[in-house]
Amino acid sequence: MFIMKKEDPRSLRSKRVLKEAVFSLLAENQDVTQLTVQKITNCAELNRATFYLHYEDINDLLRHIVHEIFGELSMKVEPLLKSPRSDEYEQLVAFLDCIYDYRKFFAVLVEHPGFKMSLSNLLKKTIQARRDAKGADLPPKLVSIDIIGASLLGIIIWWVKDGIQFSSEYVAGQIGLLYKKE
Amino acid sequence: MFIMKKEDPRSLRSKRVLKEAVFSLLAENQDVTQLTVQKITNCAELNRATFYLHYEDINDLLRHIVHEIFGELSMKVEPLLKSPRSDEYEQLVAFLDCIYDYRKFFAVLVEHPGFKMSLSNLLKKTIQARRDAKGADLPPKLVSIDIIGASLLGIIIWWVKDGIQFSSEYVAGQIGLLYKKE
DNA sequence: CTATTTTATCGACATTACGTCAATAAAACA
DNA sequence: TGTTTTATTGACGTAATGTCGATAAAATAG
Repeated sequence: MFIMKKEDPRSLRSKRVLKEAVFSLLAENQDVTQLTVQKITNCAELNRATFYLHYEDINDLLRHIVHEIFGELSMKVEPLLKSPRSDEYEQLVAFLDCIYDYRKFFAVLVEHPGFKMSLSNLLKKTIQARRDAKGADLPPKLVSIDIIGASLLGIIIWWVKDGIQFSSEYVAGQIGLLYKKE
Repeated sequence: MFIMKKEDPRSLRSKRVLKEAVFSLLAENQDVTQLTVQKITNCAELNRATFYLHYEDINDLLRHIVHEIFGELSMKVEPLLKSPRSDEYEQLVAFLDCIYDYRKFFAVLVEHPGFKMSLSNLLKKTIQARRDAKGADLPPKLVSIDIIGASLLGIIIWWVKDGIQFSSEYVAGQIGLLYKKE
């Protein structure tokens, strides 16, 4: 059994309102670099000193937010890979749909150190899982996971930042056109 | 005729040493965000107030640096496209070699707003020029320049940041494996 | 060479954000 | 109910910012 030391509800609430404040400010400002502890605690209606009871600095808070978002995202992505229908295009569209749900946060959080790594890791994990599922049905000359991951990362960052008017289907179609079949 | 108002040599020197100071500091710190006006002017052996005679703020200075680097880079890339030998692999290797020359600055400047746009523009211009050169010899279904540009941008950023141990030839080879032929 | 203009230097100022602290108040828990 | 934990408040020193005026030094024009 795991013993969960239940956290003080005030502590949980403070952390929650601080995160909500960041989301709220990012929705207004559209710029991570303009965040200050003062703005965040004002928006959260907490004292500035309270911030430091829960987070080291703004980057620490952003790290936690990014970590939670990718936790959710991973949970959504995982069942896609185990899905019986293995149509690559449909899998890709479903994957992109998950990202689309977070596009607003992604477009601003992408500037935060650690975000790209998290997304890159998720992408590489996903690609590897797909390769594992295909087993021996793979061509001999494989492109490095790093390269495919970096390429997809670039396309997704472009999508959420500058091309959000395009649908998941369009992007998936373009990726299909661009890459050789594995 | 263009009349070039010749700038005061002291002004030119100040701007030069400020830029050199940035390069010097980036080579040590490896982090754009840690730069301060004080550090830059200390390193340049200028007064802090002098900085503000030439640049609005640190981002303004970085913008000028990025602009100059991409000016040089464009000059190097252009003749590659007009080269008689049109082997795609060799063209790509030559292009990547140009980038490799700047890898240290790229790895840190990549975090600066405006850098990615400059690199993306160069990539897209280059891809378009290659398509123009091929003329009617292109397949009907073309991938959007934005998508290819974003993909290449992702790969190059990964390369200069995390994969600089790989050669231009390796990366060009991987890109050849990854993409369908145009 | 001299006079004028331009630039750099120096010290100072107000402002903002940071990170920390101690004393007190309020909430949660046992 | 009493103890522990957390939040509030106000304050402190630090660092970096952007600006200013007076002075010194360099460059340019006559």
